[in-house]
Amino acid sequence: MQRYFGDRSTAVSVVDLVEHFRGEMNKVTVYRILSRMEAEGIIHSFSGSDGLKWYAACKQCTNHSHYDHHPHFQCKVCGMIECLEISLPIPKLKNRKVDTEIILLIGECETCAS
Amino acid sequence: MQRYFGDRSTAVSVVDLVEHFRGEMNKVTVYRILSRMEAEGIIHSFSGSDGLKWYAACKQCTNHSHYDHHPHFQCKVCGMIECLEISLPIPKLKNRKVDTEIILLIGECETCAS
DNA sequence: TTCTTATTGCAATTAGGTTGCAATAAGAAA
DNA sequence: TTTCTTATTGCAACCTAATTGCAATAAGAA
Ligand SMILES: [Mn+2]
Ligand SMILES: [Mn+2]
Ligand SMILES: [Zn+2]
Ligand SMILES: [Zn+2]
Repeated sequence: MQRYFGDRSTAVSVVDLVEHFRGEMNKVTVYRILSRMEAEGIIHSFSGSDGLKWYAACKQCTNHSHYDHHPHFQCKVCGMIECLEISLPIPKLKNRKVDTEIILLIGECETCAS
Repeated sequence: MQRYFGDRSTAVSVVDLVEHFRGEMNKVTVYRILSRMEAEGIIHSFSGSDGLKWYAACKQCTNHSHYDHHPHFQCKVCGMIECLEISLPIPKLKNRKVDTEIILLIGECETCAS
C-alpha cells in the first residue's frame, strides 16, 4: 500500500483501492491501513463531489500536522483527481470566522482536453 | 416540502429532512420529491464535508439552468450550512480547463462565535 | 364514470463504511 | 529457542444513506 501511493501522483478513491487489492487483502484491511497511514501523515483524505472518500499521498505532512489544506482538481471526463500545490486566498465573511476552505475544481485534464 | 424550503435560508441535510417528515411521509417519498424539486430548479444539492447530501432553496434557478455554483459556509460548531451569495474567482491552471469550482468554507457562524 | 398518468408506501436491495471477535503474525523478553 | 505480549488481518455481521420494484392510491382528462 505504501508503494502504491509512492508510485502515483494522483488521488485514488477508496472504492478503487478496495477493488485494486481484491484477492490480495480484505476490504476491512484496506480501510484500516488507510486510517493508519493517514494518522501517520503519509496520506490525506477528502470527499469527492459525489461524496466518496479519496486518498492521496502527502508531500509535507507529519503525524502531528497535516498540510493537506490544498485544493484538488477533478477531470469531469476521466474522473481523475489530483492535488494542487497552490494556495487560494481564504475569503473573509462578515460576522463569520472562516478558518478552512475545501475546494474542488472541476474541468478537463490535459489528456482529455486535447 | 415547498413551504419548508420557502421558510428557510439555510441548507438542510437529507438525513434531517427524512427525520423531519417522519410519520408524515415515507423516506422514499422525501428522496423523490427532492429529486423532482431539483429537476424543476426549485432547490439545489451538494455534498457536505462528510459526504452527506444537502439541499437548499434556489434563488435564481430555472429548470433549464442551475445558478447554484456558489460557495457554501458550514459552522463547525452547530453544523449549519448556508449558501453564500458571493462569487470567487476561478483560478487558471496550466494545461487544464477549469469550468466549475465546488467550495465549502468552514468556520464559526455568528451565533457560535460570540 | 372511465381511462390514463402521476404520486406514494412498503419491502427489499445496493453500496460505502464500521464493529466484534477470533486467528495469525510479529516482536520483545526470558 | 521458548514464552509472553502486542499488532495485524480475515470474516461475518452490522450500520446507514440511497435506490429499486411493485402494488396501491390519488389526481386529471376524456
Ligand atoms: Mn491532496
Ligand atoms: Mn447553495
Ligand atoms: Zn481526464
Ligand atoms: Zn454555528
